[in-house]
Amino acid sequence: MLDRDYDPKDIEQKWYAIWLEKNYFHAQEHDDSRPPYTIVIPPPNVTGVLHMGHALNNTLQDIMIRYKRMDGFNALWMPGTDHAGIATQNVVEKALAEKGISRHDLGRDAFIDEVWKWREKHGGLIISQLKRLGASCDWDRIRFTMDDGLSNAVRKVFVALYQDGLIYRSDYIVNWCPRCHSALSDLEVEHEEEDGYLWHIRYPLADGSGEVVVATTRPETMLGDTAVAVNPTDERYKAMIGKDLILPVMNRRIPIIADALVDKEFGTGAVKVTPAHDLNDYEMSLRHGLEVIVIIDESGNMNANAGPYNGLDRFECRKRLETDLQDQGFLVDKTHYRVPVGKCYRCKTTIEPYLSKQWFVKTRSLADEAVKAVQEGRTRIIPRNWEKVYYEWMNNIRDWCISRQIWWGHRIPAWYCDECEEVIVSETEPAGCSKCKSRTLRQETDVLDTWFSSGLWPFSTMGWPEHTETLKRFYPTDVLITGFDILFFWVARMMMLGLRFMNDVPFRDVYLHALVRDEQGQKMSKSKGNIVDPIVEMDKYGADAFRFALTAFAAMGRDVRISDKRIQGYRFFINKIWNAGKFVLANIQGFDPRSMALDTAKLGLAEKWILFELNKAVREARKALDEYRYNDVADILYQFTWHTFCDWYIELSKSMLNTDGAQYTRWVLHYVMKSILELLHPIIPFVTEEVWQCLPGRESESIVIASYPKERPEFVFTEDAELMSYIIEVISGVRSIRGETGISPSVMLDVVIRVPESKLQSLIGAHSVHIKDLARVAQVKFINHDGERPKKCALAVTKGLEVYVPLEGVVDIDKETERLTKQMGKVKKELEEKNKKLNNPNFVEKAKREVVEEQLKIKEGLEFELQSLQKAYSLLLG
RNA sequence: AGGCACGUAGCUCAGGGGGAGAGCACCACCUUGACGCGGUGGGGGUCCAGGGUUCAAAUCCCUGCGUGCCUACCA
Repeated sequence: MLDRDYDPKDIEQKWYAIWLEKNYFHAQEHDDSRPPYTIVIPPPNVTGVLHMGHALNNTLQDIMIRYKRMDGFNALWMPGTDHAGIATQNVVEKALAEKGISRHDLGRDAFIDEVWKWREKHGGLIISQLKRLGASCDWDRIRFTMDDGLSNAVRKVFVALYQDGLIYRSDYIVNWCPRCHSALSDLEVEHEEEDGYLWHIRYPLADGSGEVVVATTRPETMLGDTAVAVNPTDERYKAMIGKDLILPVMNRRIPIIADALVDKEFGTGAVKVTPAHDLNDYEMSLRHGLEVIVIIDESGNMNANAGPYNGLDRFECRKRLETDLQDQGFLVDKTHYRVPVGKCYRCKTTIEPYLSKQWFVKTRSLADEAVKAVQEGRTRIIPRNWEKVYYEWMNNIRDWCISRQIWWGHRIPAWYCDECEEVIVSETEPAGCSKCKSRTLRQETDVLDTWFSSGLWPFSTMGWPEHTETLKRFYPTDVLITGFDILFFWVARMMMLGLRFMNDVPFRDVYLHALVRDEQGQKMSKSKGNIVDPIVEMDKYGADAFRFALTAFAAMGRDVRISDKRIQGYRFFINKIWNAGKFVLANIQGFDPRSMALDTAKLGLAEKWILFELNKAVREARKALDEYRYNDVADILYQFTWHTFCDWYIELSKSMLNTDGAQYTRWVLHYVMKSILELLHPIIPFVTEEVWQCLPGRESESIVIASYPKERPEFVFTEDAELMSYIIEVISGVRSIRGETGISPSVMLDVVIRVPESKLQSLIGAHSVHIKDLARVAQVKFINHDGERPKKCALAVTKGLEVYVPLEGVVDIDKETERLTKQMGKVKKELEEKNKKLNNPNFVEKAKREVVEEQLKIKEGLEFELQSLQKAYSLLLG
């Protein structure tokens, strides 16, 4: 029996433990009887703490997995975590720093040991939080990107790409974080605009014949200038091309070169060229054979090449240099300017473009395949508008810098020979140099970008490169559900690597959901202090209410604004389900649905109607689920459960339970309640299980493995549903009169219904018990079309019926006159609009016939309503 | 600089070429035996502005304003 109130906490814990114990989430490799359905989790960082984004993402995945599991699929949800190179290293470094230890004190191996220890202790947090949410992952298969198996896959892929010539090592200007001491990929740089300056600096010609003024936002880089570039067509500078300038302060001779990249319109039209610290300049230096002078070191300090500024921080150097330039008369101007600045996505330090040797993946050919796969529809991106974004990025893709100068991660499987400088790339440590046989080899110290290993996730987690049963059965996955913010980071890379190594797309569908923001639509961040903590919400309202809220918010392609108030609103919904369950259970005591053969002919009208409505809800909910319209699923089921089942059917059933047909009412109460629980289970797994377990006639031991409701052709009671809608309208009409004229609910009323045809009259008459019951009516009388309308009555008009409520002795008739006047005004206005439309020959001629007919019908309805209201009005006064 | 969304009831948002919707909030009434975390009834909107297409536009197109996000090597 169910308790008085629903208390989520214990029930959630209880059921999750049972589900695990019963192994319901486990997918079978060796099951040919059911089709597979696969999702791989976007692996959260091991350092992660569950945030709203995770909560949304995993709720949506859990909905799909639970739905498909119930619907007869061999459902696999592959879980795991990501080692998250820089993020994790930062966290562990910070923890060590509190003890006054730096990673350099420990050395590489000891530090990595520390990270593993950290993971051992704290890495399980996010997993336990996912369990709290109710995630039905196959936990036996949990993977970590640094596991032996996955690390092996990483090395295999690296070597294969290297042998294909798709991985190369090269000098390049990379995004360098002077704080993390590592290169970053283009995607790991966040671009912001800051208030800065544009400096104009005078560079005199070496022959004393004049000068060139250059404009720059980073004056300190001039110390490494090796040229000044102008546009070849620029008349102002044409004569100077090829001449030398004297670089101020450094007193070095640098040439004036011509390059089409220079924009004549910007600044002075002359650009200083610093090949070691700017990507464009570096590329220019390659075109023109310029010298490359590095002046900033990897910590962001000036080095010996910066002459007098050696050892200064880059920003300090800027200040000193400005003073010096001014003193020496080289500074022409300094104006305010909005400067685009790149920041490290982890620590927000300003990025330094930095010349260094890095490893790259040649992406062009891989990207082409990834584009083709989507164009051919082998993978669908949902919502569709992201396809364009995907193509755009893939078509403009640049090579992917995959080396990181940190310690935590997959160490690049390359060795350098000290003797002959040969580079050996191999899955296992080579015994000696393949060229000179030397034994003195040094392994590359760099590790791989985290996304390199997560790019393999859909197949590495299934045991690749082994040809496992899991891979055979579950790859490619059915859908990837993830936030659009990692479309490039992750989805794009999985596409490229999946196609290259599995010869097939990694997923059939990619569903990209929006970001979760706060109530004002702001991105949540610690600094803003607007973080909403999922755990706190679940403590307050329970996991189910929280999940339902997220689902209801997840409209396709729109940001999710979380609101505590609405989570609370759905908490009330959970309670409503609980109470509906209580009602049903109390009224079907001792009833066993299996002991009764259902004869649909014997069902009552209300029973047929609710089964008809249930069919509709099932159909619509399934369709919405199949199309990833989560908010629609939530809405459809909310509406059906609360406003159709609870508000109407349960109320209707109350009187039926005392009649001869009570067995049928019990059967229907049980059946619909059970269906509702099953329909809702993917969204709100806990309450639904708790209530479901109390119902008799379960055909499985848990709702987790019960079958998802299907539409039933024998429940298509179209005519009965139509008749029921008349009755519902009558009840609503009477209630409305009551409410608006202020008739107390305790006063029993009589009603007179004027019906256009006698057949309908007898049909409604046969079920007038519902009207009596729900509208609190003592007597229902009928009059036909010719009959005289009763006097001094309130009137409700609906669906061609006139519902009269005699008012004499019940209420002041002024209120009803007022109400009728208002109602007539409304109807008149609508009718005018309808007439205008229907009197327009263009409309009648050009609009579709169904539309015209429909409009005509509405018009007739309105006319009827108006007439009835007018008559009632006069009868009221007379 | 380009691109993509979005501007609908007080709030949060659905909808999307033919009678303006939901939840919350608001007002009135209700100790009806599942539920006051409830029930019934009700008020409330030039669907951002302007133009165009159409018989018909909140919905499609263009322009503007506003907001948010993404991408980018303009020093």
